[in-house]
Amino acid sequence: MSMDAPSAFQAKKHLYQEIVEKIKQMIVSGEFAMGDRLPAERRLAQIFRVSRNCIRQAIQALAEKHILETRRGDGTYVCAADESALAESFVLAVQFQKELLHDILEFRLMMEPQVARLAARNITREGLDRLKIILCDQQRKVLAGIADGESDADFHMELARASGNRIMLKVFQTMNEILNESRSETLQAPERNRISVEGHLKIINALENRDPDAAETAMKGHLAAVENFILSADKKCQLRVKNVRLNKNSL
Amino acid sequence: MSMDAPSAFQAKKHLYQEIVEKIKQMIVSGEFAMGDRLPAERRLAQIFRVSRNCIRQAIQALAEKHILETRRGDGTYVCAADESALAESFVLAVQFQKELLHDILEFRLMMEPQVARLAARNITREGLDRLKIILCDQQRKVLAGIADGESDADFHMELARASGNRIMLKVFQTMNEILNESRSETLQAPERNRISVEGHLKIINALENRDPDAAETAMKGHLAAVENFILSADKKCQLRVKNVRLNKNSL
DNA sequence: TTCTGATATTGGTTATGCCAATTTTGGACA
DNA sequence: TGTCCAAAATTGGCATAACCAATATCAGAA
Repeated sequence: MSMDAPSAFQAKKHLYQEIVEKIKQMIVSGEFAMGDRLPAERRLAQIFRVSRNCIRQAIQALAEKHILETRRGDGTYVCAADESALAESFVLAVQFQKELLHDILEFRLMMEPQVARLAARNITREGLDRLKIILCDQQRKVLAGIADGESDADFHMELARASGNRIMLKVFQTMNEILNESRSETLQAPERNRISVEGHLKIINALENRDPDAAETAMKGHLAAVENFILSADKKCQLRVKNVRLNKNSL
Repeated sequence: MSMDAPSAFQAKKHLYQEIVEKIKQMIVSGEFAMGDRLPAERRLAQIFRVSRNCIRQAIQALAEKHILETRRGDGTYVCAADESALAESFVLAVQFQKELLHDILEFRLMMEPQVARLAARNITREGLDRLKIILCDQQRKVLAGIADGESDADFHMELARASGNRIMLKVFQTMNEILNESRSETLQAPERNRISVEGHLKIINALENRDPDAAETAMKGHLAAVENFILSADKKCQLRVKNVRLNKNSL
């Protein structure tokens, strides 16, 4: 029942973030449905045994993500008509993660080859150097048997920066935030890093030659390899989590 | 310039949002440089003549956007090494808006044709109906001479929803948030709405026939028309600073 | 010089009070 | 009986003050 255990990630630095999680939980569990009015702040403070200030911090955070909406003199409501924002919180549900994984792979397959093209045109000497540094770092982790997706995320983020398109950077940033919440283990196998290094190397070569076509092709190949690995790895561990079935609410 | 006058937008409902704007302003003006430590919360409260609570709300909001970073027992710092987040605040600077406009057009040209393809495959009856409603609404505004980009944004947002890819929805949402801050007048000419309606109509037809190729083509044409209009309108307004993009990759 | 520990500073949290917007209530009035 | 309006209750927004915990700073000891 204790839904903590951040599993090797940030250890809930702020108290209000715990409240954020609890409220999210109550939304996905159906306790608070879309359009519902939450208990008053003073009441929530009693319920969660924290100060009203803390509750307000949590509400503000959720309000800026368009998950909650406050109406002065009235109350706090769960935002309706915005499933996109809620998807972020639904990420807690297991079956949602798998669908989300599909969406992410699909999205990246649409985006990144073109990002690679752009980067081949616009990347600077310094940008290329930063990519190489990241790649070396990843290579080192492979040899050490460390399994985190951080280097991989860094690489693609840096590539977005190299594209010279600010929107692209922002997009990859939000995608990473979603990923950080769902963080499937299948993304963190050591094998994954090895595959990544190969793909990243080809991409860097293409960028160094300033060859958009080669960059696009290399990225497509890389993504295909990653998808292939993830899907196969997913099948292997599918049995392990099969019995875990959260309550699929209506909505 | 008076930075208030929300002119048909949200009227600064919260005090802390004003503080957010002021702090942003002080960052873009260089008063607080990247990596700098801000004055202590108690000090800021004195400076801005508001409560410390209010300052903390503003800081929290900026921290969640990765613009500020708080270190307990130390201070609050302007995030370095994340120009993407800062781009959102730099949006205040005029020349930045233009470059951002280029980025947005480029980004949409990369994304939306493929979104249209996806939507042609996945759109539901209800989704199609919602698109039609939005289009009618836009048509009505054209006839009434109302000039807001809202219907246009709604259409593309709904299309992202129709694609069935959650990431896409989230992405368009964040893009809209950036747009809402920069909101160039060139985006709100009545003419713009008229052009949009034509393009949207073709897209809907393609979706109704479930023809991915036609949808992609229609979207490309639509975006080209919009870009054309915006760029020409921009030239008319003032001489365009052509391709003098800042060195965005300097970091 | 280097280490250590007391002290000051800073963000984090709690508690309380009041204000302003909104809803609800209940009585006055037709 | 039904309608309207003003007082009361409820709710979120903001201010203030006090204390906690983490960090930095610096004086004094080794």
